[in-house]
Amino acid sequence: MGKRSTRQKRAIREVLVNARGPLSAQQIQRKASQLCGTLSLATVYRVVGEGAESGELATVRLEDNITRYEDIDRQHHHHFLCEDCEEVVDINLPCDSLTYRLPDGFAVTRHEITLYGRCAECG
Amino acid sequence: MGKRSTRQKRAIREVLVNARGPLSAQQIQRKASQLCGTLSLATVYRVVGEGAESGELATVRLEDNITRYEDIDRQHHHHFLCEDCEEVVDINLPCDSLTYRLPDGFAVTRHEITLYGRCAECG
DNA sequence: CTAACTGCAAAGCCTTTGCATACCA
DNA sequence: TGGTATGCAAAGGCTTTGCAGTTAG
Repeated sequence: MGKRSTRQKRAIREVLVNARGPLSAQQIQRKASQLCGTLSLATVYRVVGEGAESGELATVRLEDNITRYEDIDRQHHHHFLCEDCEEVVDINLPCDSLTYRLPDGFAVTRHEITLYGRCAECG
Repeated sequence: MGKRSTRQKRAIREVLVNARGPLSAQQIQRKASQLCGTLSLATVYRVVGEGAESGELATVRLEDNITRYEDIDRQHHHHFLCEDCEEVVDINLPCDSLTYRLPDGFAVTRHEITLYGRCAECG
């Protein structure tokens, strides 16, 4: 995530490592600025952009058109989006049973499974 | 999809009914304007917006941050996004075997499965 | 010291909206 | 004719970028 270690980068990393699911740039800014003082949205975007390019972070885009970012260093998992509070949490589900029939010539490199519903807090 | 039948609406509907997968507003504009002459992007957004609200159309958002729209009148299916040409096609795959373990209190209303890879044309 | 990093503000996409005009019924 | 629909252009929200000042090493 860049060459130098700064307050801002350390805070962003800290927030992402401890998240229970992928976070939006705004969420990252709010949480990380509590740890490091000033932190602009532009910096958040630059840092997560680098992280995504270098493969340290994954970008997650669900149906609400907000880009979220998460630490790549966790096992394969999927996402649950609460349609009430818009929080996303990681879900472990077995997907090896996921069989599909594709048109000829189609090759799959990866997949995403997303569940939509209501989380515990929103009842 | 609104109260009056117009050239533009008929063209948009025609394009969506014949699509092999969800289409972006720009794709809809390009294809539909070949059928009906002038057609502004604003009109496309308004028409598909109404269609989505009334339940005639579904909106699909995958990882490339482009909103796509498709006719709701087809059986439950999933999507394949070609990472080369960015086309999306519908895929039928059995998802009844999709079992998951959620945290307590979480309720799922629907799910999305998206496959990423390369389509036949892009090899 | 100096290259990398940050914040601010401006600019870029996609999408939405206000308003005057066009057009279906 | 009257209200709906359209096109244009401006505005909005998220994201990116240029630039000048700041800072890690």
